[in-house]
Amino acid sequence: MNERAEKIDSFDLKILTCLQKNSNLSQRDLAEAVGLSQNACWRRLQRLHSIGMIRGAHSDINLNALGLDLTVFVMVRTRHHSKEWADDFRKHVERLPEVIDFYRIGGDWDYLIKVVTRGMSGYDTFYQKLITNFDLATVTGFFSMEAIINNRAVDLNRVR
Amino acid sequence: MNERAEKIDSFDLKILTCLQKNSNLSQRDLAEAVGLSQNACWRRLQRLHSIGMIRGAHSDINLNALGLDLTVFVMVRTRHHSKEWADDFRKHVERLPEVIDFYRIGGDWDYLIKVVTRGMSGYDTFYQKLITNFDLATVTGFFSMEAIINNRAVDLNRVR
DNA sequence: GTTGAAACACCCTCAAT
DNA sequence: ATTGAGGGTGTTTCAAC
Repeated sequence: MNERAEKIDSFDLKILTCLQKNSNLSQRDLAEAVGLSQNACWRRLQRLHSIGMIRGAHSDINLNALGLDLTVFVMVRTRHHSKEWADDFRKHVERLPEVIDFYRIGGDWDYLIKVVTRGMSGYDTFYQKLITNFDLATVTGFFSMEAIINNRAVDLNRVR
Repeated sequence: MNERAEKIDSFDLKILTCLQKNSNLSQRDLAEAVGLSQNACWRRLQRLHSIGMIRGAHSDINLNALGLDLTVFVMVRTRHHSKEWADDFRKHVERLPEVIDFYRIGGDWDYLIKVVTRGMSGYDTFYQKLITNFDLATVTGFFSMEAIINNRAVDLNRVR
């Protein structure tokens, strides 16, 4: 998993790009999509797994249809900047099931949390839990009106 | 895809939660994980696909190992609020390959864009493209110092 | 890198309960 | 809902090029 960066050529990048878009591709379709024989493609795939370049695969669930219809980006500014406080806060946030993303960021704010809840009441539930026992300087929620792009696959051959 | 909400029981939620974490589970392992026979589990899975509850599956690629090592959350405040301008801006942003997420948000800002680039120079390339031909009131980047949680699977039985 | 073949595992269906 | 069994498909390995 943590070995050095290995040599990745453009065939590998094509494989990775394809699987990012659709991890359910069969070996046959994947090989055809990248322009390799099934055998060669399979060997590359094993290697990409073994060096940790492919970490796993996740189904994309329609959370909206389950009533999880509100996405909020929560910016947090803390009052404390000790290692201990930061560790405690991190554990606290990790325990909240509404949390999808959790980044420590630079600039004006300290943390960015993406949460998905059942409407505004679900968000308030989250908010109350978030501020319980933690002295936060500022908490601001930016409510998603519309997800235009969500978790788009990176075209690795283009961004390189 | 757009049909009415269907009845989803706790077995379905378990299936969805499992596949969110790991879409590569075999039918056998999935059935065992949710506590159903392979047959029953398979039929539910077909149904969940057919009603659009499962939209697809995506491999999780180690972008960092490919040199895509900088994540930035870009907040944008626009100067124009016409439908035409918004449509143009949307098309513009969708064409930028660095964009992973793109939300229209409420509150102080208009848009939140998550971008992944090769270091700061890659971000500057993105920034220059973003502001070309578009008159934006404010653009602020919040740079990720650390991704603590990234695209975590929702425990659907808990959040319900 | 390629093709082709064989062994195996898995998926899907069906029948019976 | 369950088990069990069969046929077909896909994956994985191997040999030869």
